[in-house]
Amino acid sequence: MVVDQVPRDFTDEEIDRIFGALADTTRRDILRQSLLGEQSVSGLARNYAMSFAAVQKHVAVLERALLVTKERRGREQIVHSNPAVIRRAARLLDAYEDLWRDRIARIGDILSGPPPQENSRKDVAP
Amino acid sequence: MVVDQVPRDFTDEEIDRIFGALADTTRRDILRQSLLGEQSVSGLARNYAMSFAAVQKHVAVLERALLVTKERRGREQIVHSNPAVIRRAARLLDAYEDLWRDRIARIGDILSGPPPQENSRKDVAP
DNA sequence: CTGATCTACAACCATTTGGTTGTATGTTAG
DNA sequence: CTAACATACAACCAAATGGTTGTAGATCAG
Repeated sequence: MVVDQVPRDFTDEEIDRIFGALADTTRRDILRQSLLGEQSVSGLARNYAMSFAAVQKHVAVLERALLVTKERRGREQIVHSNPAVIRRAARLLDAYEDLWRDRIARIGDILSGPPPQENSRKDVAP
Repeated sequence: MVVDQVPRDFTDEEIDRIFGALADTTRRDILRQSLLGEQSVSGLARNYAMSFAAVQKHVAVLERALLVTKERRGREQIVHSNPAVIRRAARLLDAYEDLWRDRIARIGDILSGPPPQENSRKDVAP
């Protein structure tokens, strides 16, 4: 059962953890693997030239960032991706880009002169 | 003049640096500030409860991640944002999400039975 | 039951990170 | 010219990161 997939807005600390988790090539690859299909931690670990414990730690970082969840199945721990969080991170970056776009649009307005439909004079007779 | 805005594909190290730079609340705010309007490093620094040198370091991290550039103007160093890199990071996350979407679409295909237009038998007479 | 497998976690280590202070250098204002 | 300002950079420190090995507990196969 999937609970709490995209609940509230992220806190600054959560965004820190999300981008921090994405700032490592191995972790991005683990995320990619888990998006392509659920796998056990040991199954994932076999793909990388590092110890099982190291991969385990990387999965834990992704988990604290809410990018993946783990579900125990017998003696294995299955890693599920959480694409909703990835999507929200992408939208967050879009929002940053929009800030810039809006600024450029405003500059464009200034350069092309005040639009005639706007009346900002204070001394207009009623 | 703006050069090399969105040249080649990013290397893994560059993507590490981009997400790493975004993984800090102060740096995201500096980025936001510079998207809203160019500012000097010292102008930016006045917004934060830390030393000028600390802010200088944060700007340097954003710069190594290609998210901002600096341009010297007199005795000041003006920080320009590079929205193209932000945009490419967002598209990168979209691509991860697409991996998942494609997988889900394939699972849907399996559940609804093989589509009749696909012929995968090996023993078809010519 | 026994042995192999999967996971968890602790302890340790080297490097990086995020902050500080201090010093030096260039630039502008007056 | 001189003083104030903006920057650069080095040295230092504590904490986090990314890796290792080792130990121990569950669970499954035979």
